[in-house]
Amino acid sequence: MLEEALREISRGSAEIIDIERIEKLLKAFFDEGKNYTVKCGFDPTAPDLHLGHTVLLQKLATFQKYGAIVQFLIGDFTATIGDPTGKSATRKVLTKDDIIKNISSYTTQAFKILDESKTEIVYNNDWLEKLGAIGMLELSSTLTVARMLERDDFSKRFASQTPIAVSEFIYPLLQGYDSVHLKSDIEIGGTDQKFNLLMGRQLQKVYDVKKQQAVLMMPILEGLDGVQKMSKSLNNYIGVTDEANDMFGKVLSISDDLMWRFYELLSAKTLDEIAQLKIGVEDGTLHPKKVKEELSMEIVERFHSKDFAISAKEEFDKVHAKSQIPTDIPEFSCDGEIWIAKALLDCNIEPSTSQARRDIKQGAVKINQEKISDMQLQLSAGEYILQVGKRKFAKLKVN
RNA sequence: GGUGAGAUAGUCAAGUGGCCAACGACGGCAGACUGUAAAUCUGCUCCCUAUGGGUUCAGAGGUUCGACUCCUCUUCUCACCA
Repeated sequence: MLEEALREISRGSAEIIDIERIEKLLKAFFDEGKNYTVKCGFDPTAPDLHLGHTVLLQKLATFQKYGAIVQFLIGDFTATIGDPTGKSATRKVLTKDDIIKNISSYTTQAFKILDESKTEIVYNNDWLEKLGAIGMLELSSTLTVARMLERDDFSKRFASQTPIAVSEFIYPLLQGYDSVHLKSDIEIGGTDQKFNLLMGRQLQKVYDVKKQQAVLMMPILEGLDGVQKMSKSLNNYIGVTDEANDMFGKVLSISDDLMWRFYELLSAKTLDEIAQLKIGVEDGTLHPKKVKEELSMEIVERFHSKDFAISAKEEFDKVHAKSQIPTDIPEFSCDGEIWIAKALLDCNIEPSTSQARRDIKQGAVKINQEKISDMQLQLSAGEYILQVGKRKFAKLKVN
């Protein structure tokens, strides 16, 4: 039992520091039903979570299954400084209203995965604001510049003479101080957070918390392209609020290799079950597409519902496998005869008439499933299903 | 504060007076192929009812028959020095 718990907890992790501590905590839970705390910080800058963020949530949920109380830390104070991680530019400052709005959308999304009864939401502004200038000085005296420069990110930037703001030095300290205040037993985060996570250990020692948090780091999830990390700005993400059909299609579009990564980091299936699937695919008894469909269904079901998952799958088969027309397509109408290129533009499936002409020339445009090639085509009264490529559809009623 | 370099399409990045709607790369879109929206190959990638017209190369002026290219000012970025 303990062994299985440890296996599930370390599943997919990039690095664990002080696993002995985790083992002890688990043992205490299994033997005496003792709880412990797992801290995880979230930055309330963007309102929407994507699957990349849920890797951590998933891990927290696993911990909850084995007795953890999650400290869901909202970094409302630290958000105003900006974490230096991987960024050279200073980030824009958020207003209180923005933050409040972001947080509420955050937590509703997070509780689709986390057990609310085992989660404490805490805001670091509550204690960091009270720290004051003296407390801040005290805090910053615990660390030397040399030590700070050990951080990979800083040393690289220092060596290449990229500017480092002094406030950026403060960020890891504050994050570490959060762990002091919360007396966390374990903290989890992405691999890019290593330095900050270790700072928690260090400060807990300095401030005499009597225990040092164990640290578990999760790798950064790749985006749809399978190469770069999933992020909104790269537009390779699957948002947890994406529509069921979209979400299903996006998951299905990842490569077969990436699929296993998603299974490891996102699926609720056990490692044994996943190993079974892998064997099935390797010896040819299981079609990789089937396996991927299963993953897609699981993910859609988690963020929407089982019914949505089933209908998303049916819809996908209908449109892509049998190349039929989707059920829900936007409808438009217009008065009088209309030129085809203009019609495509009005129905929002082409950005300009120039683009529409190019696509007609290429044979990408279909009306009622029939390919057209006449650039000058006028649509007279009637109903038409317009289609560009495989994915863009519109229904147009010409009066 | 001083000095120097730079700002070109979604991004990176060529172009140093007409050959420029602007090389190339990435991204994006489409076609073929496929279990898939993956991989691969091919085409397209400012706008406009188009063998033509219009508006673009940080912004504002100027020189010129003609400017992304030269000059002046402005804004912003970056580097070096203090």
